[in-house]
Amino acid sequence: MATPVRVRFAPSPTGMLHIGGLRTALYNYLFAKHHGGEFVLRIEDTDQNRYVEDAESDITKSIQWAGLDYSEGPDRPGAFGPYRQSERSAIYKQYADQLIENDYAYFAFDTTEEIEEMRSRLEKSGNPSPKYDAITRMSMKNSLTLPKDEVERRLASGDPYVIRLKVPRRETVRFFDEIRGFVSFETQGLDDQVLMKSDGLPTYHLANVVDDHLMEITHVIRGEEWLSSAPKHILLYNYLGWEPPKMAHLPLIMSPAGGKLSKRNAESLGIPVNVRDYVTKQYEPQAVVNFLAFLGWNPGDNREVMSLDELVESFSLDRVVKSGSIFNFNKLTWYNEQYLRSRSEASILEQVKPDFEAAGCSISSQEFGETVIRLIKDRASLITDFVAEAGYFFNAPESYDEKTVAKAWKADSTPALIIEFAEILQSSADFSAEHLKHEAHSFLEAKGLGFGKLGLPLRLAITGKGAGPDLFEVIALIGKEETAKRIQKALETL
RNA sequence: GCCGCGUUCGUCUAGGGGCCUAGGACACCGCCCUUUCACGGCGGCGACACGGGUUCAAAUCCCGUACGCGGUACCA
Repeated sequence: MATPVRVRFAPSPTGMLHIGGLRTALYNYLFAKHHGGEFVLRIEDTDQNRYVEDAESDITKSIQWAGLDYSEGPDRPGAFGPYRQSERSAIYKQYADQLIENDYAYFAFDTTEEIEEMRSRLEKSGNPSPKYDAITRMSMKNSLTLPKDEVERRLASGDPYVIRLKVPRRETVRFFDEIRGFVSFETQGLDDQVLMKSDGLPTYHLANVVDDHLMEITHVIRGEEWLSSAPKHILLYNYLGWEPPKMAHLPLIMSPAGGKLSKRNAESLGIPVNVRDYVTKQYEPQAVVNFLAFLGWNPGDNREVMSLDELVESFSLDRVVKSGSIFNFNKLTWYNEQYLRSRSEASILEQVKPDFEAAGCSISSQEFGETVIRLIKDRASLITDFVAEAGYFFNAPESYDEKTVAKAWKADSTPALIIEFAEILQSSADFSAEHLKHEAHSFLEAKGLGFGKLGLPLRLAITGKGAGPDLFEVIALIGKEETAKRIQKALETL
């Protein structure tokens, strides 16, 4: 039997979850579920300085909002916990020591200033990218250059130190990326990565390798920004005597302005970068998921709208594209409309009720409410559009759209026409939309007038607007009495 | 600078030597439906970055150039 697939989403709690992070989580989830495996959440909080208090709960809430259930995580204990790196410190130390023992890593005592000094010295002498590496390490203060007894003395006296990876001078590191194929790096270009920081915590590089191994992660699916450090991780797996997991580096999501989708780069274009914003704006989670899935992947046929289950069913890494994709906000909107339209009136009504009440639109009956939803549905992009548009179903218009007034309300002819039709409405025993529509047509036919002569000003009187759902549906819904009142009001105002 | 990755309509993408006069979706435009605005239907506009090869044949393979993105921290 093949090894069960285990993947992880390993965000750092340095802020609200980024929309690109959600896509990474999604691809991990889809891959895991497709293979009947486990999706694990691991919090990579090894950087004390960048730690943000509410970030972790935002991350868990956001991925749950999207419907991506993880079976193990900080709030869902499993066999491989703890799932916060800050709670695993002791583990990393052990492996760092093992590396040192085997001469794959060493202690370094250089201060930040000393490293800076080395860099600027080398830069001056013509080295464009000075690194702490196989060459420079020999002129720095570390356990490779200092006498053994001094190293021991410094360690014993509590001198601050870091542990660095001893990257070989010239070696080729080659690995297979599930999305890009073979990728190779020369170790010359790598620096002696810090593995343990002076605060005693590991860096991402050590921690993710140790945890992925210990947590039996089979596939590392992460953003392309990690591709460059992947060779260091491969080296680490080798030095620790472990088999590296399969790797897949996802193309990045970019801003229409170019560059990565950062707050600065995208929000001025109206594209929120935090998942939280989409939650707040009440996007349909499924729409966001569907959109994100298609940003860098497609099923290979012409399907566009797919449920999470369908995505799971169709997902595979070999259909993930290699190039970065620009966030197409219009398409997200379109997806949201698709999902909105597929929802029942009752479910939308339930969600939107509190906002209606808050806006002074009290829903007299379930039927009334659902009809309002039905009439607005095809015109809504976001669920918040319902409240924004529904005012006239509940209250007489406070004002009348000026353009439409200028265009359709002719002082010499309109009022008389409206008054005449209003009488027909009032005497109509059948107040259904269908019947009213019929009445209007025969009324106009008798007069030899086009519908616009009556329809537009009447709409204006009833809704205050120049466009909207079927006028007779609106009139039938608000009722005979209210219709009469609004016509009267319009006649007095306009 | 160096290292790595990438490059098909404005955008998301299909395409893995002949099926491509390059397909779909969003956006845009037009027509139809229609009392308006939408929805929906139909149609249009619109792309293989450039230059060399390889081949009977290249969007598809190879090389180079350009451009874009990422990395180059005691950040992830």
